[in-house]
Amino acid sequence: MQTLSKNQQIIFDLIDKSHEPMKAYSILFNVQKKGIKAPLQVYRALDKLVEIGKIHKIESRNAFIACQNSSCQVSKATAFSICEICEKVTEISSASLSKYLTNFKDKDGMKYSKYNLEFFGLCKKCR
Amino acid sequence: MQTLSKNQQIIFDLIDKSHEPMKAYSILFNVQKKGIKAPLQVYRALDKLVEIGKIHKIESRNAFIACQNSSCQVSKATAFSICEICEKVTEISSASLSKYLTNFKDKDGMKYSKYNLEFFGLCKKCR
DNA sequence: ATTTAAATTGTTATAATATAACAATATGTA
DNA sequence: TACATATTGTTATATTATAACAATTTAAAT
Repeated sequence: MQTLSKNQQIIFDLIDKSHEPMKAYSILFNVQKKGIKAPLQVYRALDKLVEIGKIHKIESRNAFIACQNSSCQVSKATAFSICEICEKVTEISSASLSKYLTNFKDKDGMKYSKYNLEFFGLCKKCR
Repeated sequence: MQTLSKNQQIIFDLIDKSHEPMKAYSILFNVQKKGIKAPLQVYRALDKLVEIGKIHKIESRNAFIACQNSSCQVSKATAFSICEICEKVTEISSASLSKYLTNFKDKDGMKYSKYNLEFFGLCKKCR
């Protein structure tokens, strides 16, 4: 359990409070009153937070959400569901899914050290 | 089997010949001699080619590769392996993987209409 | 063949996302 | 304390992607 630096903590708190993925420049806008003025300050904190698994990047959306899985120390096996209408994103924590993917070997018998999976569909509300 | 428009064909041919993912502005640079001068012309063709499944976007790399799976009409179930050193990308076509993911239901019993999976690791050469 | 709708193209401008390069300061550890 | 490492601050710039508008081509229906 790593202690976060000042900027990392500010940015993590913001993302963690949000219940939707946040984009970098929206984060920047929101933390300017706390003294974080430049994109690079945001991106550096984001990079670190992703690296230590406190947040995840939703690649198809260029946005970031807090890890919803308390046991997730490092982002090396991530899965999300994304609603194509309301853009709600949920982290999927399914033991069988992660087991299947972690053990997946391709034709050549290659195993992978990391994966990211994004499912798309309509959420309950939007169906 | 849809016929491609002029710009779509030019851009598809380029991507298809390339044996690595291509980025939009690199595509633009390469097709300027064929009269495609503006980013938007490239992005429009890319959008269409993705939509009809002739190419796929590698989300974590903001790059595009030709579909390597002849039966892939529409990009609704895609999986790739990505080498973190040489950046080689291979489309995975595993019947068991696609069956598993296509049938995957989350806790709430929700099924998804689409997914994209990216595996990361080291390819044969780089190991 | 002519009309009409839909798709595609061309063009300029600009928005959104992300990193380079450099200097200073803070933090952890031997 | 000294040293290495991580973090911060700052300006500038690179990269990725879309908005808005007008013209042209293509497909399909009459």
